[in-house]
Amino acid sequence: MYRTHNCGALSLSELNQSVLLSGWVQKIRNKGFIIWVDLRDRYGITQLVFDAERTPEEVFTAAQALGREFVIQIKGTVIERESKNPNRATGEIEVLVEDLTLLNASKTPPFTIADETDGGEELRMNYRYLDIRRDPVKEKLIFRSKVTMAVRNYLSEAQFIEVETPYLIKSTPEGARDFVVPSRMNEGQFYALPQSPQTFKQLLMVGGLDKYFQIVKCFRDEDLRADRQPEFTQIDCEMAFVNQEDIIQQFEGLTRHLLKEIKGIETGPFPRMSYEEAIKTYGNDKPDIRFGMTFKELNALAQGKGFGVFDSQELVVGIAVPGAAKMSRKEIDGWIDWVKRPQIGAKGLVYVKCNADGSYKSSVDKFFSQEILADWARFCEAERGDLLLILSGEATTTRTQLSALRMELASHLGLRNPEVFAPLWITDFPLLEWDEETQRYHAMHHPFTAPKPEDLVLLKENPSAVKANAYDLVLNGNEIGGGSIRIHDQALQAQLFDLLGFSKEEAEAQFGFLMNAFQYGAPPHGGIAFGLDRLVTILGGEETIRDFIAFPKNNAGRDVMIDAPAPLHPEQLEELALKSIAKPKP
RNA sequence: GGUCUGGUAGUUCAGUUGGUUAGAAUACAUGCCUGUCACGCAUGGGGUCGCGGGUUCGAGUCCCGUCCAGACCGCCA
Repeated sequence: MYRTHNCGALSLSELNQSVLLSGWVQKIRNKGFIIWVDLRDRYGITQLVFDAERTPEEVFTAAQALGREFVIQIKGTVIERESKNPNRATGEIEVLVEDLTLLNASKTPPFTIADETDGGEELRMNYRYLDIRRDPVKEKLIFRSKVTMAVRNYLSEAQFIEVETPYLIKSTPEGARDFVVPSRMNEGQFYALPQSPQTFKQLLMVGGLDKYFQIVKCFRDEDLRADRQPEFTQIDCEMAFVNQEDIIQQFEGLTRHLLKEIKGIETGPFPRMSYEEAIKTYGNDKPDIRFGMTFKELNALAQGKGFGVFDSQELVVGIAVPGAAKMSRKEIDGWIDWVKRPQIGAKGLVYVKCNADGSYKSSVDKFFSQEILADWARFCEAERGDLLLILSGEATTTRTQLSALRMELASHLGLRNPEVFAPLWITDFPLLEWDEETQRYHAMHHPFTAPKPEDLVLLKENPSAVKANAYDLVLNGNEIGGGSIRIHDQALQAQLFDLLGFSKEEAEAQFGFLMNAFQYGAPPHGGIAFGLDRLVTILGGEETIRDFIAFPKNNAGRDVMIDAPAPLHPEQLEELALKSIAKPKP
């Protein structure tokens, strides 16, 4: 037996009991006559005492040789402390050690195992197993476990069946780049890892399972971001005999359950907004509605007044930044530079200070009277003390730029409170998107998304105008879930593949199995998938999903700890019929 | 593919206009210390200034290239 208690368990109620404890040496305070050792495990820290007078001599000597992160087991007696530590759960007691077993020594760790560690990101990723010993990291993994458990409980209660779908599947041309796996038994052929279990969950509906979910790894071979990993986890769900409203209700229920269970927050019905409205009022399809600064289109009020920059542009759009009129010229210049950076790419930024005395000071005073500036302010719902910021240009680009500015300003002004949760549904997405580069339509969601029935007539003449039965769940400016009602009719699915530029043969080769299945009584169905890593990160009030992944990849998609990816041995390459790419390693 | 920021002791960082032997804190080692809990005190060891090239009498510092890390744009149905 290694332990009778864990390191967070003991208190005065165990006084004078003989106990066994095991754990890691967190800290040694050696006063010569007495040695204190903080013993740590997952549950807490307990102070051990080695006393020259009360501890057997050989045990005391052994204690002098301990070091940080040694793994030890001790036998001792719970005693009351002479001086107590109110900052620690076990701070009223300590354990007087009678016997010490060294279970494993440790090299001196390269960074301190403490909440506020001295280790940098890179170092901690190299030694992630040590990083996980730190409370903040450990707590985030426990938090994630709580969230997934709450998801399973809720969906299981709602009669969903968890089914595992295969990881070795077939590469498809649509969507993200696939990770591929060579097949040894089928020379020259490759599996692909799923970007999502999309077609399989639809086939489960054809199979009559009715309600399916899976907490499942998905893989996309694209560049990484703070909120994007090449392998990530989805809460993948599908239901049969449902319309869009049924799905929204079901999964709004799940989200409400999570907010209640995890954060103790009660929420009413989630607001809904059309894709078009989101684009026009927030400049993107995942608006953060915890704060205002909504877009106001100023074309009518600002054009034809002799300011050439505005007159020639498709869109003039502004936001009112609360309380920002007090910004100095230097600060405003800073924001102008910010939007002019290549990543944003704006040509300039017009500002109007709404002064406390009711006057206006702008960068375009030469062109616009106080009355016109007042009209703008009124239209933008700017109060005295607010700052109007206005961009102009091609509509889509300008909205994207202003959206980036709005988010950056909000972060800067502290308006993105991580303890406030503002979910909303975005609906009525366009079914298709015209891609200039490839000169063809792309599915905005995916090629299995059902058009709105009333728009079916438009599918031939004006595909861009067709709306989809698709919906996203947005939380605090992040898309945390997205889904759609699927096509369950073989002929309609064939029509969509045709629109997307698949030949009959390609469609058959890629998705013949699905089209076949649809001919055997496919029920109406639809579903949704949540990005679990992102969801957990937002619920946890953090920014980077890496914090909530036990062993994340770095910026370049590498696991720096195990040093993957790595070259294969020539023999392996040969076995996989990949010999031609085998190169000697320098 | 691109933009930006960074790389100096085990670690986190400082290092002025290019100028003597590259510093601090912490960690580590040794010694001291009769109640510590960020223990304290003393002493000590520890550096390919990411790498390569260039400019210069002289480079941690300036220039070019390159590698690594991070954030972002493109990309992510």
